[in-house]
Amino acid sequence: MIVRFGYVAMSTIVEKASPSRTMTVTSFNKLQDREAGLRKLERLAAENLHNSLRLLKHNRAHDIVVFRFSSKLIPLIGHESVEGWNPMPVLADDFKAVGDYVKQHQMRVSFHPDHFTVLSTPRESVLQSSIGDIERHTAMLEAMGLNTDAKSNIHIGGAYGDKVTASKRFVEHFALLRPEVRARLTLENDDKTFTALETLEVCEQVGVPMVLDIHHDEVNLSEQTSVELWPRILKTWEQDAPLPPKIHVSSPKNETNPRSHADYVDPVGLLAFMRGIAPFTPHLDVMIEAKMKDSALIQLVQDLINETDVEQIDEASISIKT
DNA sequence: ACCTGTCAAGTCTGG
DNA sequence: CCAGACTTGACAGGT
Repeated sequence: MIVRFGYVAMSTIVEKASPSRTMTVTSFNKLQDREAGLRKLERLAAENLHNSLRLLKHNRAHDIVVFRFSSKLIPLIGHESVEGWNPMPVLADDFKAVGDYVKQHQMRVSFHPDHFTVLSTPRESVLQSSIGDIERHTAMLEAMGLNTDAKSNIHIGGAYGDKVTASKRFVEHFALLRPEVRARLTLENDDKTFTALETLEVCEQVGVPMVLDIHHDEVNLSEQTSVELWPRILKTWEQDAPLPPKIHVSSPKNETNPRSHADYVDPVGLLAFMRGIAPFTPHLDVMIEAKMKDSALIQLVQDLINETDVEQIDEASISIKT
């Protein structure tokens, strides 16, 4: 099994390269000249895109081809204070430059709209802002000129006291999305509410790939283990072949905060999972969610190649012998 | 240069 | 009905 590793949004190695510079709503609203404020937001967005491209170049130097963009590339977008503002035309060249680099080096990129995007909600206003958020993430991937291999990953959402009803509502609301938007979504099990099995069942119903988070799975257990579920999870990726299935990995910060992310990734649990699925999984992409970002990625690969059944391919990928 | 309180959004719990 | 926790990088305002 060939395994490629990626990390999220920002680097702990490259300095002064934040992809999520912003402005508070309070300071935006304090400005007497709204248009000047919008131009400032556009400059911040361009800077965030420029820094994202710098990170991709850094990734290339370290053989890292899997990467998640920050969901805060365009500051304040979606907030009522900037209603009517469309920065996409002025940012078109910057988005295209990022997308061109991704395509040139055959990278796999994604977004992860944050937890305010909740399709299981019973509230119409929350649904509308969630759909708007997903639409904007789709628009950014389209502005990069990327095909539907570039996806946004979301969670099912809240349970509202009744998970079965909530997941049914998710399925109904999912059907409201445009087909082009649906084709760019993946669903991930969360750490509190929807387990891997429950998420998988929704994935099968709506026909989207499932991103398995093995840390979430450990703190929010399914009736079956992640390795037992894996054949079904693999099936959800078949429609996107040859795009490899993707998982998330992180380690608990400590015993009192088992759900929080630690600085680095403990290789033990990940190794056990990978060995379990390697015999029937040719390719796997692993997104590392650790505080130390790309440093944690490099450290994890170093830790893994000490194992006798692991071979290093390059700085950010390995193969596991079966 | 460095420190600290605050910050758009949603959900859940507890009062 | 409302406040606080959750969680996290970055701002804003201060020294």
